[in-house]
Amino acid sequence: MESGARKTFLRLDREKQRRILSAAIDEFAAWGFHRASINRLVRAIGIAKGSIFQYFGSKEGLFSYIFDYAIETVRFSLKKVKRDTEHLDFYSRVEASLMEGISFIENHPKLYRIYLKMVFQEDFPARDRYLKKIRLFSVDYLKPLIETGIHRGEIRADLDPDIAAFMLDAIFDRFMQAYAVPFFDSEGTIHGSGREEIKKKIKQVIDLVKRGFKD
Amino acid sequence: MESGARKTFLRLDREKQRRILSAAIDEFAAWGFHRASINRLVRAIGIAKGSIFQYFGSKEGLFSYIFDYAIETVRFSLKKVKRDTEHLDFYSRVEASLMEGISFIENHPKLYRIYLKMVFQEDFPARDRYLKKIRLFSVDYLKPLIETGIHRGEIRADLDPDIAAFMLDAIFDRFMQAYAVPFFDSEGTIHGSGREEIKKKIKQVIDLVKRGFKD
Amino acid sequence: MESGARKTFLRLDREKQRRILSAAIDEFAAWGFHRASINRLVRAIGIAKGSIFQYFGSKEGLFSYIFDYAIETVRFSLKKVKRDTEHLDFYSRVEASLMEGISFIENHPKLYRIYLKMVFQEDFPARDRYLKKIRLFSVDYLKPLIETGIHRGEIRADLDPDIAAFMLDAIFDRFMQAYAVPFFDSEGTIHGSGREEIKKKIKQVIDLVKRGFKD
Amino acid sequence: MESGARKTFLRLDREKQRRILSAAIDEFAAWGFHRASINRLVRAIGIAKGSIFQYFGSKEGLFSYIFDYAIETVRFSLKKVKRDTEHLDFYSRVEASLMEGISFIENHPKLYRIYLKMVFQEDFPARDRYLKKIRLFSVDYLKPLIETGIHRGEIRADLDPDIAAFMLDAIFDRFMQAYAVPFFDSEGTIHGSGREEIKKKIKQVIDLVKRGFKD
DNA sequence: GATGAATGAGTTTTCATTCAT
DNA sequence: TATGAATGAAAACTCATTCAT
Repeated sequence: MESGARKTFLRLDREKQRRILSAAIDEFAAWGFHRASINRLVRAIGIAKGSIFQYFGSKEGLFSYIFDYAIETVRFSLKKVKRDTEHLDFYSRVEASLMEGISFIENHPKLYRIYLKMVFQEDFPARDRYLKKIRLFSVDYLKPLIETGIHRGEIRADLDPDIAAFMLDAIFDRFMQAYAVPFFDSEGTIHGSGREEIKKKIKQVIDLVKRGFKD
Repeated sequence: MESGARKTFLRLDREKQRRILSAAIDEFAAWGFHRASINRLVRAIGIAKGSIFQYFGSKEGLFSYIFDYAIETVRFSLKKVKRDTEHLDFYSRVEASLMEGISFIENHPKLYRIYLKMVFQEDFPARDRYLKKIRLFSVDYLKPLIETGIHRGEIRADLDPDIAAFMLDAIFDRFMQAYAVPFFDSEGTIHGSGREEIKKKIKQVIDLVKRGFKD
Repeated sequence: MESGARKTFLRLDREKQRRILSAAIDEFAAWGFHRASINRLVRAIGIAKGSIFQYFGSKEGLFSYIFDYAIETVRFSLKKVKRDTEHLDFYSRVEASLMEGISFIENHPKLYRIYLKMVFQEDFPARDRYLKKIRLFSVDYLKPLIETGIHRGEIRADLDPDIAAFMLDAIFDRFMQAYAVPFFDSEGTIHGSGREEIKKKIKQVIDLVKRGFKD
Repeated sequence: MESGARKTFLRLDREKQRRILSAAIDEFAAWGFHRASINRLVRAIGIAKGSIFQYFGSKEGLFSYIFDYAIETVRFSLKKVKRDTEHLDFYSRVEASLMEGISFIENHPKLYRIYLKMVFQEDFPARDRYLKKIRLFSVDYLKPLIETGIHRGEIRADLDPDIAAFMLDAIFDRFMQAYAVPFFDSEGTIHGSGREEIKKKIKQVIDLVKRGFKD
């Protein structure tokens, strides 16, 4: 009862659903969970306060719905990269994944903000449940990539896949944070240090990684 | 006066100052800035609510004072490591610095929590000012370390010190987060995955770094 | 139309009517009038919220219907006792009536709860109207009983029937309350102090009454 | 923390305390616990909403304070009657106690209303705790009275004191309810059937009791 | 005849800050 | 210098009723 959307919401016409979700994402991205205000939200959408509670049961129900939506979006875009780069070598695939991560932040800066706040606000309701949904990344995504690389002879065979995954995960995370965090302005939009610049930096770091990973 | 402590606070006897700071650190670490409650704080300390405002001017003034104190504590412990390891080679110094970072989290988990929340809660008052105080790390600390390494011939001369610093910074940050974040329990204490384990992981990652950095 | 059921309700098939009434009794018994929730009620029944308003016009209309039903049920069971005990002496008839009251609480605990809440919540809508329906008890039921008793010589002729009725009414009411009130648990069911015990007590009290009433 | 008054309230000047209590009694008497509104209350008193919570912690804390005050008032006035009537015979003492009960309702109609609502609203928070405070009546008050009566030879020795207490308690309660309940008008004041009338009725009923209790 | 989405005033409680004592 | 009473806007959530479909 507490999380996810109810039939009442799903029965609304597409456009209204979109308006509500968009405004809710804005609100959570701007304020985090606790300081987000349902009052402000419904004022922005132009509906009655009671409606939100009819749609989602509670503030947390609304958040939960948004969060699941964000996870699904990430998962989907990464799956696509994996599929589309199957013919490339390991290091190119890592580079492409990193670029996709950057693109995701550019296309969905607010969703990424919501994610970051979630990770670092430990008093979040049901935070553990949400975190578990995310932790699949290095396990489900990176490790298979690395193992394929070893199998193809692109990575030296004596490298521990777990350590490799840890290091790549660290670099991934940091690149995304470095790209996103210091550049949020008060409006929440990103005005980063430029796509070209970050691309160059990624190439250089991957080159370092290559030296470490190869025979 | 919005930030820092006033004379009225500095004139208190040491013990009372310490009690106030300790309770404030607890409160901010547990709740973050916005959800921290002055009511709860003064109840815990056992002083009048008005006193806090006389000592620090505002909630933000109190936070500012705490934060400066945290920065100073980090800076101090890292300076010590730098000094104590001057005779070692670059890779050992990096390893020692990483271990020192881990130790800091163990000794001051609440300060690290405050730092993390600060970094990822963008609606923080005067957040930019605080962030600038922190970004000195890779510049002031890591770059000189790397340049000395190059100069001593422990790092290949053609490696861009900025890229090297970025990568090390990423690994530093991630190690600390990996050590701290998933292990905060509801009480805010850390029960990490064991010092020995993390030490082994650090060694393995530094080995990877070495391969990338050396000739 | 503020009270009573509309044709739309009476046209429903018996089983559906029964399901609605039963759920409504549960709701009012558990929460009283004001705190009873139509939302909760329709969820429990599994019909649309609008239907209740089509059937009964308003929350009060529904309550009114339930209350009339309760009164009718009591009246019916007491009439039966009166008829069935016509051949017994006055004191046995009083005892039988008391036992019937106890039985009523056992068989219809929720209706009795609704009655009690009604009597002691003065801000009830149309409360006066409902109370008048109830006050008939001592007048319509007890007084004829007493007068028959006097006429048959079972009660001394100089006893004022009104005073006698008042006292019996007090004892009736108190027995029922004593039986019901302290034993409502949080689920609303009754787990009284045992039928045998109460029966013994009734006999003893009637014995006291007899001493007062007889020559 | 949840119940009773805090220092902040007790430190207020007598007149303000009195104004607040009086308004709160009005509110609870008129609406019962759940429907009583803190909004309405503070508007009536003319203080800020926050103040009530500073004084009593919560709505229940306020109620609890009022309720304890009511109990204390009853206990005090009954103790006085017991003391003042020590030289009279049992039946006169019962009569005096009854009259005192009636007087209490006349002097504190709102407190009696609060009591009645409390008894018959089972979903009350901490209701059991409150009820226990009250149940002392027949045990602590009536039984000693009866035992003294037996000892003095005013009551036949073979009468079970518990049954006698039960019956008297029933009559007490009913007299008070009969006096109070049907005569609450919408303003909550009592316009009963007249002191003289009730006095006469009391005498008549006590006469009946006497016949039952004496040898 | 039945439905259930929309409403918005209502609820209790928390909070940082002010300021008279 | 220290106190702590007063404030009132803000929070999340509930509810009976209406009415277009």
